[in-house]
Amino acid sequence: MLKTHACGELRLEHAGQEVTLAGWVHRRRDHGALIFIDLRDREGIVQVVVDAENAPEAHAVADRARAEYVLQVHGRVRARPEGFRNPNLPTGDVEVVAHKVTILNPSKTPPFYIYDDTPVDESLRLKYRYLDLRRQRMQRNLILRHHVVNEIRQYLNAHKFLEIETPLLIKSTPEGARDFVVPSRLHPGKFYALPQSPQQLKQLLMVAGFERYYQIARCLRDEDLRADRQPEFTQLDLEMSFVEQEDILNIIEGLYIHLVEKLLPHKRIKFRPFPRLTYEEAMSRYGSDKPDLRFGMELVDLTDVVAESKFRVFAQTVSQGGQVKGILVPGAANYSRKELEQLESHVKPYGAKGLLWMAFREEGIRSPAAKHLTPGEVQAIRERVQAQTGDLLLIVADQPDVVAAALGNLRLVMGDRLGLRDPNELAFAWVVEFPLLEWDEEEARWVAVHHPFTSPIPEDWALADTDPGKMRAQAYDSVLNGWEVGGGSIRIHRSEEQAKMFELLGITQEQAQAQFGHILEAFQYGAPPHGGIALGIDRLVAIFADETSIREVMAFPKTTSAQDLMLGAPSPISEEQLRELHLAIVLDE
RNA sequence: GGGCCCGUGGUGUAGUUGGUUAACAUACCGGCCUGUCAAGCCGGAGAUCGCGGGUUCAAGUCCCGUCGGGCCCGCCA
Repeated sequence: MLKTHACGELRLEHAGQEVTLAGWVHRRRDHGALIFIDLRDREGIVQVVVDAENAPEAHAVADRARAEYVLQVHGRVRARPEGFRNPNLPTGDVEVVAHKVTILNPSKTPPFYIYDDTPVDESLRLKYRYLDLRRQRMQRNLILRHHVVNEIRQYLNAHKFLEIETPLLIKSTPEGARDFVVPSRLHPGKFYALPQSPQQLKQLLMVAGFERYYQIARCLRDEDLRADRQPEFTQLDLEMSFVEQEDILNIIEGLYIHLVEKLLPHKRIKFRPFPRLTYEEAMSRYGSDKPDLRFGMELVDLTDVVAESKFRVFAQTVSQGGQVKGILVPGAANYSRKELEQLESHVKPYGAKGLLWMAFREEGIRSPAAKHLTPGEVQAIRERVQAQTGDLLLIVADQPDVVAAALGNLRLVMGDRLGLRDPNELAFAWVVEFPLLEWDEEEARWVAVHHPFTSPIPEDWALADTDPGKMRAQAYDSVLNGWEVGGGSIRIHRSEEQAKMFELLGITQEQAQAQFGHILEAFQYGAPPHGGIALGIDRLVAIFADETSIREVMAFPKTTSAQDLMLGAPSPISEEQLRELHLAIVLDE
């Protein structure tokens, strides 16, 4: 080894020891005959002192060193004199007096600062990702990620799970996200698909009798990107046999608690046990199937209160089967007209035609709707939302899905604005009883809300022929601070039920055979009852690391246009490669 | 497919209603300096304002297009 100690590990107890260090020049302070170098490695930073009088050769080398040079330093650890200690540095009680300094490798001046985390244009960070990763923020995040994955393995191994790998080159299926596809050289005109998740394979592992499986699995989906969505991402994928929904939720709840207790002592779990909301409840109370439960400000239904109102906005909405709902923002009654108008921009993208407000001020109630409402209606609204003087009511009147999306989003914006979303609070929750199916207007057929292997709640099979939209799934989402961090279900394990499901989805027997024949057949050989879940590791770690984008917890993420700015991917391939793969490029006009 | 925001020395920013040599901090280079830890002091070099076109006597500033980055809608079983 080129080093005997890590820079960051040196403490008073090492005083007097001869050490060899190796690392990067973090900062350098040149006093002429005396040079201080903050030497950095993975474990941290320690101050190296090079003195021209006692170590002239070392001093000459240190004089040439610049930021990010790679140095090896031989020296003696010394307790810093009283008054020269640095309380801001874990190693600040000591320093290393160098007697020999070697430049292992020089460095060009980096394109941005390594030594602090001040913001830098993200495209530049991504182009020089290997330098960005040297910075404290990314080091901290990727180290945390390692520990999270490690603790997941520890926990699941202790609970008798087996880690089993599944292939990346699999078969394209029509349901779900757009597949990434890999051309086959040996089979002209045929393609593999990269997995959107190992869903079918893990179910087949259950048929195979492994009973408890997990995998830290890479998943790939060719869809547009977001702060919380990358074309490739990592899931903790897990499946269990002979279980019911309750068993899965309990295992995962235990896993989350394990992770937080082991790794996040500064964070608090808000609710234990985790609350469970039905999908319907989540949508009506929070306008979201992934509610942030760190704060209240719930949606309040005013539809019945204003049903008889002469106010056109309300009357029209109600007569068209719409809803009138609001959120009460405490202490916001003094918002200016301009501020209130700006809030509209948070509901418009979701299709809301406008945002009504009602401010309960000292001097009375202010609202653009006031002159259209009777005093009795205003009073009834006030009572329904239990407004105090100083509160602001924000109202959306529209179709239920628009009201939910608009107010659900506005609630988060107001929660942020009032500082109600404490990053040190973890509000884990379960959302259960998702609908099984949802009507797709474009395709004019029912599609699976979760996926086509999800089992309905048994008694809801009765609705299959009469009202499939009402069927509830044995599906559950894991929700944390307003993010969906996981989802799973109890699966169908009987081939006749699976066939029935395909029928509901408008998939013919021939199609089902062609696309899912392997799983239908497998289910005829004693498939055990089973179910599972997948957790988004990137999202989970992002929340744990107080980041708002999963790019900050991935080593080499892609831009929102799905490019890798460091590698320059995607890129063209050679004529030769195309020929081998039997491919021809046809560009759009 | 659509909406919004951003692009000025290496980096981060400023740049009024369009008006002379584009400012500041930091980094970089040189000099001085033995106790700094955001070291300090002195000096220097460095941007034609993402790119293209247009309006104008005059464009970093206004308009159109385009490229790149970000946020969102659609999409994401």
